[in-house]
Amino acid sequence: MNLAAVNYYFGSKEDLYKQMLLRRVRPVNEERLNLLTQAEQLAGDQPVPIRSVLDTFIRPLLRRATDSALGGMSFLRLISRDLTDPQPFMLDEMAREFDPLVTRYTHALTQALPGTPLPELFWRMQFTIGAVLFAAAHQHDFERISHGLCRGDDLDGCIRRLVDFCAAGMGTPLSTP
Amino acid sequence: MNLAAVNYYFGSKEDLYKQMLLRRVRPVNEERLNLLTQAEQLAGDQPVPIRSVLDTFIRPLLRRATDSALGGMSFLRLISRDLTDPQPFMLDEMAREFDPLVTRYTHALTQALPGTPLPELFWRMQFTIGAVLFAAAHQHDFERISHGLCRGDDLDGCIRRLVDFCAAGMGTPLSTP
DNA sequence: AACTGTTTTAAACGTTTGTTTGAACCACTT
DNA sequence: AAGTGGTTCAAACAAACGTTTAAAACAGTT
Repeated sequence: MNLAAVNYYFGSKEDLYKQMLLRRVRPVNEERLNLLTQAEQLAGDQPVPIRSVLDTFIRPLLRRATDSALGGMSFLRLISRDLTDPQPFMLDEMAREFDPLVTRYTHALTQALPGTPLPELFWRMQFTIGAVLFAAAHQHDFERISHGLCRGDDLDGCIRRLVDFCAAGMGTPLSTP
Repeated sequence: MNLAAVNYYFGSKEDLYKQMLLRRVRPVNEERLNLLTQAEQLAGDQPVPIRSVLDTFIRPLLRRATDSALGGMSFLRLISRDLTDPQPFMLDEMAREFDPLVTRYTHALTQALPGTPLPELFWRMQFTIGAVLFAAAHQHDFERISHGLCRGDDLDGCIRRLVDFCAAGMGTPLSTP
């Protein structure tokens, strides 16, 4: 295709990249917040179980792996990379985009795991994000990485295992330093 | 500095990159295997506790953050990025470099967590690596990310928390799909 | 001091990359 | 049918990049 059209529409390559990535990320985060809202309604006045909280966070991203209309694996690899090692010009916009998530999930996590200090929840959520992004980026060639031991196309299995793993990590009692 | 010298020494930019990264990574993995060997000797005929296994894996990488002679944060960001979204020409060499780790840690993990199926251990180790790499890449600006809630320079705290988190995740009982 | 092989340097080369330009094109109005 | 605003296209542009070259500088040997 013609590259001049890109500049006509987006002004610059950076802007194209920014808009493309945000267009992909926004629906993920909307879906997350919707699922979280649903889970909260389902739980009534009880806290949402930690596994459910994590599921609302993980599923909307991971399910993109098999949906090429929503970007498929290229999107997962790209967003993983951009959050792991962000391009300077993306920092602000990404922070803005993820800000609502921080608020909502902070609330949900403090409810689900009462007694855990807030900084500890932040640390652990950081680890969760890392595990999720890495799994997302390698969803497809995990079969190769594991020398054929693990199936690379088992999306539901991957999500379930991620939820198990992160829920256990989030909920583990504080260790004495 | 003069760019021609780079080509004189390394032949190409790709080769420079490859050699530079391997030069940094090799000592990390050596250190990991040494620490693992030590831990195994300390444990005698008992399995090495899972927390110790993870510590030998995590510490050698994370401690680079504060050691600029070993690459410091630039190295952590780079290796995180390259393992999250690898450049095609690095795949083979990296696989070769990490192969001994796979063998040794597979053994240590099956000993530490008897009864857990091998594929499950692979999945969980994948999540662990993700959590570690993401934490490594953001070691420094975590203070900003957490809006000042978490200290960004608390290396030992970070390692301890990572070990806690991943040990809990690795050890969690299998859930029924 | 001349000779050897290696390393460094500045300059040049050919690509690639991101962007701009001006003409052609299209859909739509008057 | 001419005119208008917006869109596409090929071509040109400048800057950046990776590499090569040939000459200069250097260290060590004879």
